[in-house]
Order: sequence, then structure tokens, then C-alpha cells
Amino acid sequence: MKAAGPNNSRTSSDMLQKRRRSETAQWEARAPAFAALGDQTRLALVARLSSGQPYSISQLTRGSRLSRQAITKHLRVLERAGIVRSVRTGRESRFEFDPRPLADMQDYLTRVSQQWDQALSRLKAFVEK
Amino acid sequence: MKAAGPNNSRTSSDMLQKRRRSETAQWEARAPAFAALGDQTRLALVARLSSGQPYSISQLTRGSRLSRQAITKHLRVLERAGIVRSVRTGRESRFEFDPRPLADMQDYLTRVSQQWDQALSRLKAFVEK
DNA sequence: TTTATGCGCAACCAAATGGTTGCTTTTATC
DNA sequence: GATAAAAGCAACCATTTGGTTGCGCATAAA
Repeated sequence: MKAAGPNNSRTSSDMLQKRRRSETAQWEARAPAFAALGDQTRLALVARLSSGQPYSISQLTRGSRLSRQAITKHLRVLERAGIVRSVRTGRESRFEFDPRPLADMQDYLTRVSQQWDQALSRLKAFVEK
Repeated sequence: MKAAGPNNSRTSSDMLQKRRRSETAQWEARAPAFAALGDQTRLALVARLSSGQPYSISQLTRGSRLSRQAITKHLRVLERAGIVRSVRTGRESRFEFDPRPLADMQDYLTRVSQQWDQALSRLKAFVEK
């Protein structure tokens, strides 16, 4: 949160690091989505909303031991991450699921897993040669 | 963080909620893994480590503008989530990737997505009838 | 038109997070 | 044995997070 200080010996080769940074640029955007799912309550909310039906805040609160405002805060976190949309109808605001950020996360995970699998098979090929 | 207070009207039907809670028990365990990836720096670290090679803390620090201790803290977060293991060899401790928690996360995401897809196709079938 | 329900806003709080700095310890290297 | 490198430990700090409470405002229901 503070700015970077010294102690870092930033003087070394910078080209490779720049390249690595531009490669990672895509991933870093997914961090908020992962963070949004980094909480039990939110995981449960998403699971519930993925059933297709939209739910009002009060409805979602009735299923939990937390206060309405706590649930509201969690929903806003999910909303900022784009995982959920709120539509106000009458006096209640209903939340509905949006699967798109989830696909991005899937993407990251499979990419990482594939890279790992490839590394493993390279190792295996080398050992078995 | 505090305990739950009143304001919650916990007096209503409890059977369904208990059922829902036992269903969600599996997911909630995944929250720490999601949280561990909920940070740019950690996403980049994981991507780097998934190449198969283990890296020492200093090596990983050289690729970043943060201090060594900051990187260390991030690595410990990943380690607590089981995404990464540290093996001390000589004076350096090398971190290596462990893909298993990632598979669990994949599992959650595909489950949720599938539930969503099923809901969509039910809706479609209903409309097209 | 009262009354009840659903929600938003704001203040407040404790704990967790993400970062720094300084110092010590352990292990290589000269 | 002296020096340098890698890592650990601990204190400190500001900000974020996850929760509460109280109150006011719309909107629906009696």
C-alpha cells in the first residue's frame, strides 16, 4: 500500500522483467474476482444464486446467521467483481448471477494447470529417456 | 468477526436452512484457496511457479518491485492455502507449486457454471415449449 | 392512512492484510 | 576466519475487511 522503498536492488537486468510483466498483465485483472470468492459466505451466496433464480437481500439473509447489512456488504463485493448484478424492483433489490468472471477464473486455472502438466511431462520424458 | 447478534429473526423454518448448510459445507473449505489467489502479486507468483521449476525467495523477489519480506509474506499465504510448498536447501528456501487446491477450485467453478447452464436450458425449454 | 417490510446510509469497532524497516541467524564463499 | 548472501524474526504502520448498530426513507399491505 505504501510506495516501494529501497532494499530492492532494482538495478539488475530489466528487459526480462518487463517482458514478464506484460505477460502477467492479463492475469492480474482477475485478482478481484478471486478475492470476491475468498470468503465462505460469498461462496455460499454464489452457489445459491447460480440456481438461476434471482433473490432479494432479505431472502438471502434468511438463509444465514448474519445480519442483513453484512449480507448486503458481501453482495456488493460480488457486484464490484462483476459476479452478480442487482436489479431494483419495487422495494426490493434482487440479485442475479453473472457467470462471465467465473469463466475468466477458469481460464487462469486451466492455463496454470496446463503449464504444470507440461512441465511434468517434460520431466518424465527426460527421466525415461 | 464478532459473534452474531439479534436482528436476524432466527425463529423461522430451520429444516431447509440446515439442509442448505450441510450442502455448502464442502465449498466453504475452498475459500482460503480463492482468497490466496485474490491478489495480483500472488497470481503472478503462482503463474511463475507453475512452470515446474522451484524458485528461491530472492529469485522471486528480483522479478518484483516489492521487498523480499513482502514476497515472503505472500509466499506464506500461498503455503497456508496449500498451493505452494517450501523446501529449505542450504541457505535458501525454494518454493514449488502444488496444483491440488487449484483442482478443487476448478471443481467449484465448474459445478456452479453447470448449475447455471442447467437453469438456462430449463428456461429455454420452458420458453420454446 | 396507518403499519410493516425492504433497503440504504453512516458510524463505529476489532481483526486481518499488505507493506515497510531494522536486526539476527545461518550458510556459502573468499 | 572474515565477508557476503539468503532468509527469518519482530515491530510497526495505514488501510481494508467483516461485522455490528441505529436511523431514515420508500414502497407495499392492512
